[in-house]
Amino acid sequence: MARKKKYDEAEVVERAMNLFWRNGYVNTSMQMLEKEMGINKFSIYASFENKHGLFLKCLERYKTKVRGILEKLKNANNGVADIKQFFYDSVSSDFKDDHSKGCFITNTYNEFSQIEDQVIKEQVNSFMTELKKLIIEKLKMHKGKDEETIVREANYLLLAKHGLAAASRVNTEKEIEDYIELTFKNI
Amino acid sequence: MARKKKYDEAEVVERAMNLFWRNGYVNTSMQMLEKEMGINKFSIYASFENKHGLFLKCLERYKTKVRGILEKLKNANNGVADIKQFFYDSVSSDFKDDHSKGCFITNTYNEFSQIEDQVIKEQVNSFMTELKKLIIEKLKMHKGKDEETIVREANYLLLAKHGLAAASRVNTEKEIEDYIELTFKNI
DNA sequence: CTTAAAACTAAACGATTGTTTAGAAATAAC
DNA sequence: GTTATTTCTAAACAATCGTTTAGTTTTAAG
Repeated sequence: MARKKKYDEAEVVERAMNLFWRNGYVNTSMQMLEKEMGINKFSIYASFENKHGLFLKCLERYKTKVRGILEKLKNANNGVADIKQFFYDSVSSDFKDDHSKGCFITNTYNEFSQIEDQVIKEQVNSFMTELKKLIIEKLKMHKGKDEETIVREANYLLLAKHGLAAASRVNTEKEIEDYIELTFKNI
Repeated sequence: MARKKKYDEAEVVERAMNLFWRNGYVNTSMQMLEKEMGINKFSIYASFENKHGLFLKCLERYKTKVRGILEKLKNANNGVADIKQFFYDSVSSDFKDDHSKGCFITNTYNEFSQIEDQVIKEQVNSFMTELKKLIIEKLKMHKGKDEETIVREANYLLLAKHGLAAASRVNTEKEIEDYIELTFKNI
């Protein structure tokens, strides 16, 4: 009874994600999105309600993109070594298609840290919480560690991951790897 | 021969700095600045040329604000222990007057990392470079370390400082201190 | 072929951005 | 007190922001 869309939603989300990933939320305008996605403003609003809705779809897309790495960590059984491997996987994933965009989740976390936006914060936090849970789980595989040590080390690793992601926007892959090595020397 | 200003420039810069510090550059509008600084837009433009000029003045103000901590590090003579103390000083400085604003320089560094703005980048980088120089200098006080180790450790500490500053916007002071302790465990 | 629903184009929307201007008020030198 | 110079207030500026709307084109069912 009606016309068909001449664009693929998943495809235009992928393009939008790369733009948001590089520039952040406020520094990406609808005009830029129109151009990059290759569709009209109207179509964007028809498919994603508004800029905010589109951004959420992009965050989700990124999360499924890195889902594999998280699953790998989940299924691993070598404790700290697995966490270290997860750090390496994250870095090489973010360095893959394009340099210096960092981690989309960390970028978003930074940009929205002073802004009231419960929906986006939930999206970001759910990822962080899951990662923290997994890290604690892996740390518990080492029998010698008491509860307090584990919590402190998990906290340390999460902050390290944060610094790592921020740094990957400006530092070289080699520098990042040095950083990971030294980070895990302390664990 | 003319009228006198009824505001003190240093005073209104201080107010503007706190606003930029909390919200970042793009999320601070001239309207907000007018209100917070307590003077008219015209006066802002007369004193600081434009928003960008005002922001630079605020960055400079922050740098003189943390100058003391940096000088303390410069004049110290206990190597790694001094760097650690610098980390503690930075945290307690940023936690002092108001919580969860983080480090203004790091915030700016993050916000402008994908934006072409040579002037601001120079301001930020000059601070980073000086810090790196000092860290290397302190690390060299320990005779056993070869050049390569020193460079890697300095790089590690700078990234750690970065993560630390970002984290101080959301984590508690206690968590931050745990992080510092673990960071320096093996240096 | 007609008709109704959805997707397109393109222009316009009001709000807000940073910046400028016109004119009144204040001040110090003469 | 007059005059020249600067600071103030308040309004307006053009540009851009995210969003909406009017009108046309396409499509598939009746």
